[in-house]
Amino acid sequence: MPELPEVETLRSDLSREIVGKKIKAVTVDNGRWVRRHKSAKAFRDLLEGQTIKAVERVGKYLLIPLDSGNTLVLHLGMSGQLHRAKTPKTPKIKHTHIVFGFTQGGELWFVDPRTFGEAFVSVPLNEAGQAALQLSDSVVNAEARVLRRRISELHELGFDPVESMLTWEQFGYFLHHKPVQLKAFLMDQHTIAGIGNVYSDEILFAAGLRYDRLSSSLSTTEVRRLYRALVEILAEAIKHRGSSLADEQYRDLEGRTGNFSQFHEVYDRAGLACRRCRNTVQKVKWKDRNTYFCDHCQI
DNA sequence: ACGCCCGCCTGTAAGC
DNA sequence: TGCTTACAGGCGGGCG
Repeated sequence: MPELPEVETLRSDLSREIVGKKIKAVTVDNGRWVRRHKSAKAFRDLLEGQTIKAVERVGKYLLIPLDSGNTLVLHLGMSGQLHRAKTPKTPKIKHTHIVFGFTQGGELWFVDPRTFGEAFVSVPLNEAGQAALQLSDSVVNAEARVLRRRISELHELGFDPVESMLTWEQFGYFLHHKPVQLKAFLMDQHTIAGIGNVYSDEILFAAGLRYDRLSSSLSTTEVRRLYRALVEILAEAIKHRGSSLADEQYRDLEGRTGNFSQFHEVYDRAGLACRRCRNTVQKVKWKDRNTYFCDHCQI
């Protein structure tokens, strides 16, 4: 559920909070959260004593570069949360799986009830390893390529639409080179990284396009409208600190909810009047996923 | 080789 | 009222 805007909100808050801090101790309650490592100890050993240099983001992933040249990577899955605790005495909330303690004081908790989140430390590949990675897509911009090299585990991730600027011609190329339904196009992390079920519906409403329109069928005007809607919706959502849905799973570092849900035009508004045309907002199952749209405004 | 869909999980809420 | 069942979601991997 945390999609790009929610992860970006966490990134900017975290950046203020932990850059320059040194990791003193890490506790992991269960190997599941660090499943890419041989053991929880292997994960801990790569972190303890390290100083945090920055907090970055690509798509729904948080990247935390360390002194060692390695990068701590966090993914929140669908119910993952990060919490800031002032002292180790703060009572742990349920489903706290990883605790990062800092030399300067304070803790960062990784909390995740539905367990789809994970953490791992990425170690840069040597020359041979990089050569073995196939970085064939010539259209992918320079920034995306640098990331793919630095975090080899994420080499299949597409470009980040907030961090990277794309011309609408490049965007049009992605849309046209393979015909897929627009919602699948937006949610496919291999092309554009960071958009999930909520924002794909909101972007498509803003663009006036149906979820099942084929990407290859878009006119030049529609390509521009979709790209513009994508950039604008994500920017608006970041401005309002993301969306917390009905279950309020998404919380920021201090436990506060996001404010963007009140601006949703279609997501979770089935049966209500479209704010633009007053027709009823529809809800359908699409590839086992809830999809909301306005039959009248989206073509 | 590629695309679709299941399974991983738990909290919440609808339904009998 | 209380128990059961369905559902929400991202993503990796398995199957067709």
